[in-house]
Amino acid sequence: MPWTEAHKAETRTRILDAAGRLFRRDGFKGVGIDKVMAEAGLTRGGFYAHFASKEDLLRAVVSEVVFADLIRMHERGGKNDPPRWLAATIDGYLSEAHRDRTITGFSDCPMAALAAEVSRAGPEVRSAYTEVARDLMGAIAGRIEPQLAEGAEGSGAGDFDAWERAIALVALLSGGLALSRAVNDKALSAAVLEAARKGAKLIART
Amino acid sequence: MPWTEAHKAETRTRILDAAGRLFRRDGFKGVGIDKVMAEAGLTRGGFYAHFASKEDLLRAVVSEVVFADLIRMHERGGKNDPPRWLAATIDGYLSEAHRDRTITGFSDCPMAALAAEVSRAGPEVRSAYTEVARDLMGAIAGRIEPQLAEGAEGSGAGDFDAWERAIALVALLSGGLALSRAVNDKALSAAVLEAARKGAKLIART
DNA sequence: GTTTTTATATGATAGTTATCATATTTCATG
DNA sequence: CATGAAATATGATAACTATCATATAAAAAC
Repeated sequence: MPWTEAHKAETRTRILDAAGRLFRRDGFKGVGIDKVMAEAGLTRGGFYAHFASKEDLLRAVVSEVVFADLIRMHERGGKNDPPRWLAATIDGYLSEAHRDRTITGFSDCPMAALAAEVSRAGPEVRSAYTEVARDLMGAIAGRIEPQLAEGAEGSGAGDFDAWERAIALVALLSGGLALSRAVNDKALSAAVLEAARKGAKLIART
Repeated sequence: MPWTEAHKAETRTRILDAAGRLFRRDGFKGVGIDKVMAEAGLTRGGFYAHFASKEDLLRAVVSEVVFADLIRMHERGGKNDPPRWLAATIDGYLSEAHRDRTITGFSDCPMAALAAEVSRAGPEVRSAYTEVARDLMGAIAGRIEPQLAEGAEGSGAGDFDAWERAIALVALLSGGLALSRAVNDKALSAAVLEAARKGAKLIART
């Protein structure tokens, strides 16, 4: 058993991180394996010792890199103060820093950057994405629940429970971020972020 | 002046339509010019007589195909009954038929399918996208305005005017559609559409 | 019917891609 | 220190890409 197992795992992680960065910035089809490996400080030779194919790499990125981000987000801040956590998450996610990827500690979310490409990928990738999406929705739903119990008025829009609100929030956050990135006008882009924040807070009842 | 000008215009439109279909389904980087021309019933030879480059084709698709869709959507139904129009648009956009692209008369929206790739494109493409997005937002804002004037209560989320609501709606609609397509679980995908519809109606005050 | 203009087709080029075969390096184990 | 298994590097291949040069064909104008 030459090479320590820890070394291989560390290399794998380095490839994964590099791929995560590049896939989000340039798209899955916009980056080649050579570039991913170069970004990881390696050459293409070793790639297939870690992943079965390029698509398998995407699956792993969605599954592991994104999952790690979610954990971080989940643990950051107020388990005891859900409304604060919700507002901070909304404001952080829909911030100009996140849009411009100049953010630290709050890694760029692939929910927005990779959704379209995931929808064209094979079942393994889509299943990985589905699982991550479900976890994210669950984390948010758990913070909305107490919020919802408080103001017990009928909203008029039919019943709209915590889980549904969480799902709508994920859609609005990712859609707002993607839209703010696609638009070419600084003022409109800022308006998109602001409007999405307001909409998100309305849905989250914050 | 050989060949009638109408013929060239008609060919251009055929290429544009083919590209619109393929770009939305397989992504900009997922389709080659040969395939686009074949879909239009031509070969690659004539392409550069119509467009300066592949990216120029994307710009035209965003600008013209999408714009035509918006016009159709704008004209469909109640200028005199905004709430009905809003609800119908939300329900149609976030329907399973639209998600599965089995829809007729309500062409598949590139807002969702191409946002990420547009954000990586050059300024011409992004400007075209920005213009279309602004038109779409304006069309929606115009239908929210009267809706808003009616129920004049303070919402608690600060002022949230018609334009801001329209922007948030576009973000939620496109994000919800993209998310429902990426997810691999039939039940969750349906739940995404349903939750996004509820959220959209909350924002639209319908 | 000839000419001329231009849309389209065919063929070619240079670059890139994912993937694999083979060579080389690394380092735990004996 | 030698060995051997496994991680990484180098080199190659076949397919694909956008783009262009040249050839063909169509059809309007005279």
